[in-house]
Amino acid sequence: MSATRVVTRFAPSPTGYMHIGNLRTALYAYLLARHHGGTFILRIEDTDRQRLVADATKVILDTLRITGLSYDEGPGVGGPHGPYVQSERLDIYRRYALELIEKGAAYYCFCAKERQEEPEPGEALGGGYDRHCRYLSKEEVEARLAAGMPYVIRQKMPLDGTTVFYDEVFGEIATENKELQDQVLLKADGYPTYNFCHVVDDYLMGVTHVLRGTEYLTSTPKYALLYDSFGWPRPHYVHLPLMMGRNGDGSVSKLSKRHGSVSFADLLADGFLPQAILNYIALLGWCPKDSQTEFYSLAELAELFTVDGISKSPSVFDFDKLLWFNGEYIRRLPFPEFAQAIKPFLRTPLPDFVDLDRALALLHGRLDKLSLIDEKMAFFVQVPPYETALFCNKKNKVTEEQARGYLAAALPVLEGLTEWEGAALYQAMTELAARLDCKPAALLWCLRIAVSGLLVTPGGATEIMAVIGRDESLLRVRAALDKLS
RNA sequence: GGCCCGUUGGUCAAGCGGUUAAGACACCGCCCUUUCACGGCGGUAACGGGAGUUCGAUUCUCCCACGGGUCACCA
Repeated sequence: MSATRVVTRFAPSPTGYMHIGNLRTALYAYLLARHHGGTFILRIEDTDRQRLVADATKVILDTLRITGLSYDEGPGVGGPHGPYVQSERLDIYRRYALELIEKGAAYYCFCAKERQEEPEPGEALGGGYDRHCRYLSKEEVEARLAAGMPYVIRQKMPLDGTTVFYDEVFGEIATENKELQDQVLLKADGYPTYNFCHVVDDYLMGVTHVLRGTEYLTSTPKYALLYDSFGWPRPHYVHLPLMMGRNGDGSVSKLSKRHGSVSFADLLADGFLPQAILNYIALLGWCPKDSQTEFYSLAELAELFTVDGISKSPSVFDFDKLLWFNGEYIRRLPFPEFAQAIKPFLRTPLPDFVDLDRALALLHGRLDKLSLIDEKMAFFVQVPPYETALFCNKKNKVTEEQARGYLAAALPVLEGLTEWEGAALYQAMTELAARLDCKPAALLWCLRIAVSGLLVTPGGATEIMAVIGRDESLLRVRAALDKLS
C-alpha cells in the first residue's frame, strides 16, 4: 500500500477514565497503522505524578482489549523499544535534555515556579516566563548547580524568524518564533514534561505518524524545533478535529467530563455495544470515499481508512445517532450473542411462567440500548395497573362493551386449546374472530391489552401469550374481564 | 486579549470551478402489520456576510462576522 513504513502510537495518560475522544484517537492511530500494514504502539504517559490515578492504566488496557484495538508494542506485549511506560524511562529523558543543553538548545533555569504562573481566568496573559536564566553565565549556572539549587531545564526558542511545519490534515502552518515560550522540558521533580518526552519517545520508538487532537496544533512548532535541534527527522503530523459536547447553555466545547457520560466505560454500562461505539466515533471527523456509514469489522474499516478522509472542523457528539447505531448492532447480533450480552442487564428476577428465550427473541429487534431490557420486560413479570379505556380503539372501533364480549368469547376457546404456541394461538383467534364476525385485529387488540396492560408492546397478543404461558395468560384474561365488568 | 484553526440542512457529512448540492441520524407523511418497533417508499431542511479572480464560484484569494482551540514544572 505504501512504500514507507508506518508506525503510529496511542499515548494516553493514566489520569482517569478513557474518554471517547481519546478512544477515537486510538482508533485512528490503529486504523492508519493497519491500513498500511505498519506498527501500532501503546505508550503510557505517566509523568504527571499529581494526576496519576491508581487503576487508570488497567482501564486503558481493558478498553483496547474490549474494542479489539490490538497493539504490536507496549506494556504487556513488550517490543524492541521498551520500556513503554514513561516513568520507567527517566534516565533517557535526562540524558537527552543534557544533550540539548550541550547543543545550546536548552538551559538550566533556577527561577521559582511563581515566576511564571498560570494566568488568572479571564486575565490576559502577561507574557509568560521572562527568560531570566537563559542569560546566566556558565559560571553562575555551575555555582548554582554546585550549591544544589533546584532547577528545571527549558527549551531555548529562537527569538525571531518563523517555524513552519506541515500537517497532513491542515496543511502548512507557520508560527512566529517570538510567540513561542521557553517551555519546561524537565521538571524540578526530575520528571520530563509531555512537551519533551513524547518527542524523545516518538523518535526512539520510530513513530512515523503522530496522531492527536488539534489542541496540540499550536504547540507543535515547539516540538518540530526539538526534532530540529536534535537533528532528527520530523514525523508526519496528523492533527484530528476535536470532538465537541454540548454544554448546558447550548454552546459547545471540547468533549470532557462535564458533558456527562462520555467515557467508554460509562457507555458500556449504559448498554452500548463496543462495535457500535467504534462505528459511530469512526465517522465523527472522518468519512470514507464512498460515504459508507456501517462497517462490519475493524479490518474493513482499516482497509478504507485514509488520512485525506479526515475533516478539519470539530464535530458535535450526537447521542441520538449513537443510539441508532447501537440499535443496528444489537439487531445484527446473532441471537445467542444477544442473549449473552443482555445477561448483565437483566436485573429483575423473572417468574417461572416467563419463557426467557422467547421474551428475549421478541425484544431483540426492539432495543436501542441493552440497559432498557428490564423496563421493556416489566409487563411480562406483572401487568401494570391500567384503565379499561385502553381497550377502546378508534381504528378498529372497539368499545369497552365489545372488549368484554370478545374476551368472554376468547376465554373458553383459550381454555380449550391443547397446544399453547404462537401459531396455534393465532389461528384459534382468527377463527374465533370469523365466528364473531369481527376483524381479527379488533379481537387481538383486546387480548393484547388484557395480557399486557399496555398500549404499546413488543410483539402481538399471541406472541405475548406464548411467552407467559397458558396459566398466566388465562389469569390475565380473567382479570381483564373482571375489570371490565 | 495575542496567536492558531475552522464555517455546507438541527447533528454527522459528500463535494475538491459548471451538480436537480449526495448520503446518514433526527423530524414528518404513507405503506407493511396482531399495537409498537423493524423494514419499504416519499417529504421538510444547507453552502455565515462582503469584496475580488473567472465566461462561470459551495469550491480559489482577501476582509469581516461567528465558532472553537491554545497561551502550565497538565497532557
